[in-house]
Parts: sequence; structure tokens; C-alpha cells
Amino acid sequence: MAELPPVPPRKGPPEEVQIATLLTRVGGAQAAAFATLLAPLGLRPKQFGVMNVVALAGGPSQGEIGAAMGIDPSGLIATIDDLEERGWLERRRDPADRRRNVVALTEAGTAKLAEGRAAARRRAEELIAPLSAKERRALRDLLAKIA
Amino acid sequence: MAELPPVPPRKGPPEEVQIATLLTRVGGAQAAAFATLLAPLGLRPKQFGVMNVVALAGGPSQGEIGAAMGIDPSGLIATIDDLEERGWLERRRDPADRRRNVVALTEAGTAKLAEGRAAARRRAEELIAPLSAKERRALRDLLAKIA
DNA sequence: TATTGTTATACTCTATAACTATA
DNA sequence: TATAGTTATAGAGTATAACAATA
Repeated sequence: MAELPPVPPRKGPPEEVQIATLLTRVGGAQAAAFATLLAPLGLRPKQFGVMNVVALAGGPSQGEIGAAMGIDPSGLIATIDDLEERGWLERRRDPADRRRNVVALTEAGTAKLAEGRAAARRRAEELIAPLSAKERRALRDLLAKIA
Repeated sequence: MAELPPVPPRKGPPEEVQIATLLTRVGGAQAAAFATLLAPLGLRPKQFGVMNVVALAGGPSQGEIGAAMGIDPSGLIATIDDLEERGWLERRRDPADRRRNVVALTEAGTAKLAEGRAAARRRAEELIAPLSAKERRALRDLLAKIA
């Protein structure tokens, strides 16, 4: 008897590459769509990210914001400058360690962040609209597993 | 009887936002990890993308490459210049329409592309290592549904 | 000495408009 | 006049090194 081929003939790339490609593409499309929704609010994704981290961490230093976002703190200066000029957040010198700047949202910043989060939810709903409740749970769990 | 609350109290963001966030994060991490694997081959993701499109399309014009990658052709010039200088691809004036440049891989480019694809497969295997065969199929199908 | 924030520099990617050569 | 490629320019993001103030 002739041996069967160990793998059936394939037209495209192997399954793992398909998954990686889909992940990169869908992730990129999601980031771009979110940026588009954010733009009319006067926010870019990085700015929204900073405000979100500030809200979640509750008065972090600039170094802590950088650590949370996975970027060097030097790359945050211009962004924080801009958000501060627009009155959405404030730097306050930490009295206990005068090298540190504690960053906090203003009232206007808190309202703006809420707008951004609403945009994020609208876009997220749009993104997963094709999935059933069961499929959503499955996707979330699978993504969490490889995150 | 007292009414039950319509939704149970939640600690984090709603499920759809969790999924969107995970997708953006995992997609970004995947892109970054792939870029890191590509770097020692002397390739950046955009360069690999161009070579891959050229191989799949078989002699596309620069405009067609841009369309396939979703970017303006003017953003391809420097990349193609660089790949051409390193001898991995060639521009050939289309004799039928002398405005068009038909782009093709050289032999060295074909070999380099194969190296890049091998790197992509290694990284993809690493990415989905935590998943069973069944879970992989499920993830691929879910991603394809929202792509 | 070490750390925090800051400045300066350089490089990549993206977007846009204007130019050229061909059609 | 329309299209393919090119050039130039500007903006955002990222990475790195060096500096001042503070610890």
C-alpha cells in the first residue's frame, strides 16, 4: 500500500500563520477604527491611553504612566504637555519626593475621558457584532489565554 | 417581590471592550515580536510585506502593491529603492504601458523571503502554543468572522 | 551615586500636495 | 486630461543619550 501523505495539500499558509496574520490585521484595523472615532473628540489614541492610565492608577507619576503603557517616560512629555495645556490633566510636584510629578485628571479631563470610553464601547460593539454571546465569551477566553 | 438588577455588578470594563482591548494588545504584541524576529534578517515588517505581496501577486505594479497593503504608493518608493539596492527585487518598465513599473523578486529576494516566512511561522507557533488544536481552529474561525 | 523629569536628536511610518513622463 | 511613479514636506511615534534637580 502507498503511504498517505502526512498532511493534506494546502493552498494557503499553515493554520498558525493564518491566526497570527488575522490577529495582526484585526488588531490593526481595530486600533485604526478607534483612532478615527477618537479624532472628533480631539484625542489621539496615545492621549486617551495616558488619561485612562491616570484614571485607573489614581495619581501616578510620569514614570509609572510610562511603565503601564510600556513606553519610555521621555516619550510622554509632549503628550502630557499638550493635555495639560488643554486643561484635561495637571502635574503636581510630589511634596514627599520633589523629583516626582504626580499626574491627575481635571474635571474637564474626567468628562473628556468618559467621552473617549463611550467611543471605545461603541466601536467594540461594532467590532464583535457578528458574534453570538457564546462566541464572544469564547473569543475573550482564547485571547486572554495567549495574551 | 423586589426586582433583580438587570445586570450583575462588574469590576472591569464590559465584555466587548475587554475583547477589543485584548485584540489591540495581542495584535500589537504579535507585530512587535515579529519585527524583532525579522530584524536579524535585515528586514523590517513593511519590507517583508512588500516582498510577500510581490511574490503572491506575481509581478504587480507599485500602485497594485500599495492597494494590496492599504497604503499610498508614494510611501513605497523608499522601501522599494532600498530593497532594489540590496538586490532583492527589481523594477522593470512595463513595455505595454511605459508609465508602470512591474516589480519582481530576484533569486536572492526569493531566498530572503523564504527566511522571513520561516520566521513568521516560528513566531506564530510560539504565539498559539498555549492553545489546543481545537482551540486553534475556534480562534481562527472567530477571527475570520470579524475580519 | 541613583532617580525623575526633561531636552535634543534621529529614524520610521504616514499623509498630502506638487511635479514628470507617459498615455 | 488622466494616470503611474516620484519628490518634498510635515506630523506622530519611538528610541537613545545627555542634562538638571532632587534624593
